[in-house]
Amino acid sequence: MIDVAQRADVALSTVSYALNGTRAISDGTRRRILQAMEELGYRPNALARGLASKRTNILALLFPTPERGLGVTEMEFATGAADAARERGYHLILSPSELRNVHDLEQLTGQGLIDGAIVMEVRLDDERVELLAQAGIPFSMIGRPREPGSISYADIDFEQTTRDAIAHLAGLGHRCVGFLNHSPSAFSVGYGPTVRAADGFRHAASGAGLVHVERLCDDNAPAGRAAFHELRAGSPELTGLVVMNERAVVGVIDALDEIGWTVPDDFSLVSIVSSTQVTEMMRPKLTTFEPPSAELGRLGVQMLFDQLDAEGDDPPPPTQELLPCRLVVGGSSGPPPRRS
Amino acid sequence: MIDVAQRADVALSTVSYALNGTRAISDGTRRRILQAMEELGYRPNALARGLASKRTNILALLFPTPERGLGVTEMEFATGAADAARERGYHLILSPSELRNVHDLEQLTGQGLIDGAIVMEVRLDDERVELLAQAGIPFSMIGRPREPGSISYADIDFEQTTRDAIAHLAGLGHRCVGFLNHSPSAFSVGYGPTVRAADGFRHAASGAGLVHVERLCDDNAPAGRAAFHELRAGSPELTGLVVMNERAVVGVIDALDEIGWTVPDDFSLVSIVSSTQVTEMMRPKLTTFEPPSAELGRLGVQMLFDQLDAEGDDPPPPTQELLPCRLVVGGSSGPPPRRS
DNA sequence: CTGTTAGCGCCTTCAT
DNA sequence: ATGAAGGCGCTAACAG
Repeated sequence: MIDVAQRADVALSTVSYALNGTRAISDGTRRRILQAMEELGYRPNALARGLASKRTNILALLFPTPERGLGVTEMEFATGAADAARERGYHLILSPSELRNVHDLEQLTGQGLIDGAIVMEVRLDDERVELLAQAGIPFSMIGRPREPGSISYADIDFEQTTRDAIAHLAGLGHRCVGFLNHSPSAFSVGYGPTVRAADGFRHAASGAGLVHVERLCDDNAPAGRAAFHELRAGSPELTGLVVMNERAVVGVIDALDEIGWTVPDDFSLVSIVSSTQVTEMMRPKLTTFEPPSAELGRLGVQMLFDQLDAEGDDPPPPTQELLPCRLVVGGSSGPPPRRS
Repeated sequence: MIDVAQRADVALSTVSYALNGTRAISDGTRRRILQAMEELGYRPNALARGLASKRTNILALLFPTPERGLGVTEMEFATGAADAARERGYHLILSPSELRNVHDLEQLTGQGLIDGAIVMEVRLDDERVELLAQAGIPFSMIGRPREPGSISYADIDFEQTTRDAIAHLAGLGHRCVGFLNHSPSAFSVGYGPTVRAADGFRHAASGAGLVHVERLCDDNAPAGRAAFHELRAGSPELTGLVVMNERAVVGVIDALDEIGWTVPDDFSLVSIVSSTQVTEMMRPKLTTFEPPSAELGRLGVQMLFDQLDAEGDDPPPPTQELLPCRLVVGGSSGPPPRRS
C-alpha cells in the first residue's frame, strides 16, 4: 500500500480513503491511485482491514446438519444465501454448528471473524438465537423461534401453505384428508416447520369442515409406508393425504401400490414444502407446494445487510416475512374416488 | 489479552505462547493462564492472529454453480469438507466462484483471507487450477484436470466404476448395453466425469466383448426419455443401460413405461455416480454405484492440511486418490429378457 | 522456561 | 482535499 502511495505520489492515507470511499478525493488523484494499484497488482489485505475497521465482510451461515444429511431443499437456502452475499462482496462461512455445541458457536462469534450470521433450521426454542442475541452480534433467521421478538426473519408461511393444500384437496371434492408430517423427534425438539404445519393443517382442515387425521413419520420410505397403512386402518374413508416429508412420501406411494390403488384415481397425494427437483422424480409427478428456498436464503442475508448498514444509527425496524409456497400441480391429485 | 497476562501474572507473550503451544510452558503457569482466560471470558481474535501469523485458519471451497442448481451429490462434498475442516478448527468459506470469473478468484486469493482452497467440479482444462498454482496458494482438488501434475486430488475412479457397471450387467447376461451420459455442454467444456466415464464405458464394454452404444443427454427427464427412444431405435437389441445422469434417468423410466417394458424384466437400468438418497426415490429403486461424496470432501481438505502442515519443509509428495463407487443393488437390474 | 519489543497491513482521528 | 501518526490484537524473533 505504501508503494501504491509513492507511485501515485500521495500519502498512504489517501490511498486508504480512495479504497473505501470514506471521504471525497479529487478525480485526478483517484485515477492516479487506481492506476498505481493496477500496475502494482495491489490487493488490500482483508485481515488488516478487518482488524482496523472492525468490519470483516464475512457472514456465517449456521446450519445444523440433520441426522441423515441435508435434503435438496435445505441446500437451496445455502446457495441462495451464498449468492446474495457474494453480490455484495461478502464471504459466507459454512458453519455446520450442531445445536448441541453452543460452545462452538461462542467460539465462532468470539473470534471477531464474522460481521453477522444467518441461522437456519430454527427451533421454537433455540439456544443459538438467544446466544447470538446476548452476544450482540447481528443476525437474521431463516425460520423463526416461538418468540421472534424484534429479530428479522424470513420463513415459510406454513399456515397459508397448509390452508392452500387443504383448499386444493377440498376444491377437488375431498372430505376426509390426512397429514403426514416430519419425524417425532423433529416434533419433540420443537422444529418450527413440523409444529407449525401441524397446527396449520389442523386449523385449515377444521375450518374447511373436513374430517382429518395426522401423523408424525420418520424420514424414510419404510416409515412412510407403515404410516400410510396405519392411517388408512384408522380412517378407511381417507381419500387424500398432505405430506411434508420428502423422504417418506415414496413409501406412501409404495403402500398405495400394495393395496392396488392408483394415484390420483383412488387416492390423492399433495406434497408440501418440497422442491420440484424432488417431486418430479416421483411417478406420478407429485402435486407440490414448492418452497421459495433460494429466495429465503437471499432474504436472510438481505435482512442481515439491513442491520449491518444501519449500525451506529438507531436500529431499523426488523423485517419479518412469511412467504407462501407455490403450487405446482402434478399428477398426484384429483377428485376423490366414489367408493361404495 | 493484556488483562489475562496481568491476572495470571505473566508477560503478554507468555499468554500467546500458551495459546498456540509454540513453545514449552511450565504446567503451573499454563494453568494460571487458562484460568485467567476463563474468568475473563477471553477469546483470541482471529483476525489479529491471522494478520500477525500469516495463518488465517480459513479454507475456501470453490464450487461453480451448475446451470440448474447443485444436486444432492455435490452438496455432500460440501458438508463432508465443512465437517473435516471444523474438526481441525478451520473455517470453510463457500465460494460460488463461477469459472468465468477468474477475476473473482484472484480477488479471493489476493485478499490474504484464506490459507488454501479446495476446488470442485474440475474440468480437464481448468483456469482456476492454473491460476491457483501460479498464485502459489495451496490447494487440492475434488476431481482432476487432464494433467494433475503434482497437485493433490481425490476423485472418483470412473474407469473402475464403469468397468464395475459393465461387469454387473455382463454378469447378468447382457450382451448389448448403452450408456447415457451427462449433457453435451458438460462434455464440450471438458467436465471431467463426463469425459472419463465415456472413455471408461467404451473401454470396459469393448473389453467385455459387449456391443455398446452411448449418448450424451441434457439433465432433465424429457431429454432422458427422448434419448432412450433414440438409443433403442438405433439399437433394438439393447437390453441394459448405464446412466450417469440423475435428472434424466426418470425420463428413461417414463420411456420404458411408454413402450410397456417392465424393469428389470424387460430392461435393466444401472445408475452410476448417483446418491442413494436419489435412487431410492425411484420405483423400482435403482441399482446404483454410489459415489463416496462425503469422503471425497473430507479427503480434499485432508490433503490440503497435509500441504499446510508441511509449509516451510520440503513439499510432501502429492496424494492422488481415486475412489471407486459402491454398488448398491436395487430392483432395476436383472438378467436380460429372452426376446424372440 | 519467561519477558521485551518490533511489526503484520490497514483505518481513522487530528492537523494542515 | 491531503498528510502524519497512533493504534487494532496478536505473533515471533530476540534476550535473558
